[in-house]
Amino acid sequence: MQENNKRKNKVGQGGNSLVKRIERQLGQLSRSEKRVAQWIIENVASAVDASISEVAEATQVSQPTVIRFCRSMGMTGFRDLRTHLIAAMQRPDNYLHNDVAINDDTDDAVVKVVESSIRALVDLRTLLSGMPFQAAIGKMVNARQLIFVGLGASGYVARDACHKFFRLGIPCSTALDSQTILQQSAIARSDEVYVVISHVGEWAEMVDGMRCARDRGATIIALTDPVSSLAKVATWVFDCHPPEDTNVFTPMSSRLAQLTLLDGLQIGLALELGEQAEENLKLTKQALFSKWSQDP
Amino acid sequence: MQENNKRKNKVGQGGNSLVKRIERQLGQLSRSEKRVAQWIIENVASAVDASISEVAEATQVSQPTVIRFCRSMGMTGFRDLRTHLIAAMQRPDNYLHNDVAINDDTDDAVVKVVESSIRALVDLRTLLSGMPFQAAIGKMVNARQLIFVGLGASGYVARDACHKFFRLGIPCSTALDSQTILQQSAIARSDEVYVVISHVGEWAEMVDGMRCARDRGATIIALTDPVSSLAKVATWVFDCHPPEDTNVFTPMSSRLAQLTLLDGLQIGLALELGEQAEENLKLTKQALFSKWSQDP
DNA sequence: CTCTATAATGTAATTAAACTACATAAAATG
DNA sequence: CATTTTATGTAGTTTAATTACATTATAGAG
Repeated sequence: MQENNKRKNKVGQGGNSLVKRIERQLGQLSRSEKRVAQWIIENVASAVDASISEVAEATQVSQPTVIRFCRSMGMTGFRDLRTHLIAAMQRPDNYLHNDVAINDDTDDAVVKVVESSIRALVDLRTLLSGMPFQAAIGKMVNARQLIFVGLGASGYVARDACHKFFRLGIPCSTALDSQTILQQSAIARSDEVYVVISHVGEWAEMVDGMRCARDRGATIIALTDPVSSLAKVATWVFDCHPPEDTNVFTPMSSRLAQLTLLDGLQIGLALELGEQAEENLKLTKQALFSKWSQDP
Repeated sequence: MQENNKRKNKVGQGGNSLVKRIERQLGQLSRSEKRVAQWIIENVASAVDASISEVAEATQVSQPTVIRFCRSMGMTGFRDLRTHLIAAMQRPDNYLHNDVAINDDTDDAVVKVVESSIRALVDLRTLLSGMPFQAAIGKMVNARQLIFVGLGASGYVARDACHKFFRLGIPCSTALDSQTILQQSAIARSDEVYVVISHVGEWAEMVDGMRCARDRGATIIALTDPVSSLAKVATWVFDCHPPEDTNVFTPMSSRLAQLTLLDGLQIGLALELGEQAEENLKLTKQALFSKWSQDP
């Protein structure tokens, strides 16, 4: 007999997540319930959106069995289970990476994309401690100009970064093609900082340009693969190794890591610059905000 | 049952994001809906467990009004609201993100930035189920052209998206300033799809342009605040509400959510298009790859 | 290897929740 | 004051969750 005397367990307690709890109890479950448990663990993401009938369908068991599973897990019913699953999904460590497959349906694919992005950032967080933020920011503080460099898709990251940093009140520019990069670096100065974004770090012109700039005394901050030629030329390297995936359907989550890294650099720089940067940030924010918050 | 021991969270006060969002919207709501909003704000904890009839009873309004309130908040329905309430309740508890403070040291600040980015994507994950991916992709499949629209910082997101989608072999273009947007939409066709990125969704020229395009039969897919003017004009809305924080040091993590969402759309579209898109993706990948993997 | 007891599961009916369509009342507009 | 628009409620429909009960499988005793 289970003593489910209407006890509603509150969300948010119980340090370890529901997913882990299910895993732990797997042994005690009957065959059908185990099927449900397994499916939920492997599809936490879809499970939170599913109705009882969908779960029953997916696991090939009857609806009451799904409810029985909920009760076995100590929940009052399916609704309660869903509540706890949603809560569990708020912990990023419950996400795992799954490749998108050619026969995935749209919703599954989208969930996988989002989850792999989350993974990319969670991975980034663990790498953070080894990254030379202090050093890079130290150079930026005194820079006459920041030049953001990126080719192809990385060019968009460079542009985005340029847009972010200029709001601190620092002169910022971009170099987004080989010609511009070569010309820009040919006149590099020792008080300039280049922020170079490149997954692979092997484009000859870019590496040449950066070597030239480096030789002229400029600081090169590279967001790239640490084993690349670009990394060898750079003053400071932030490890943004390219994903080793072969799946065409994998999105470039690594650019999210780059963007976030650059966010970190920008915020760090803002703090270092102090009041003046804060003021500039405020002003640029207001410039937009006042536009549509004043007149109704 | 101990409500919430140890932690410093005060659920029910403005600790959680959805509550803040409701508060922000209070003005736009009708009298009855406002009653619902008020009650939820004051009883978040009971609200997560409540059924529609209980809410209706407690606030002395009819059940449809409760649903209407959910819709006004940009949710698909009551179930969706509950999902978000549960998720939002988790926010202050675990994975807590403190805003970057003026006296933070660099490393702390960077960690906070990364965590807030993760947070943004986890939030996105929660929102996913209510988003019209199927519908949007359905329109895109048959589109003659995709036009990505964004002003300011959102322009970079639009550019990035354009770069992603064109690799599927679909004609893609961008409209990144008011003039271009107005001109482009003036010649909009019913077989064109506009993908519009805007946090606030209130820039007059953009909204006007999109209304015009809509009137001419084009499909408008908007990544914006669901309560915005832009959302009202759009054919399909993907909820990308702006962050409700006022801290100048907070980076725009929400653009990561937009980028990821667009990744999802692109992958979804690729799957829908099938072999041909897959082939195009492969070819564009190889075009870059062969460059530095052939000659050493 | 049967028979019985018990556990596991499913079927079908029941209840309750969420939502829709339409009607009416209130407010705003000309 | 008529007319349109907006807000709200009533009643019905659909879907989800749950219960009661029937059936099947499994294990142990003879």
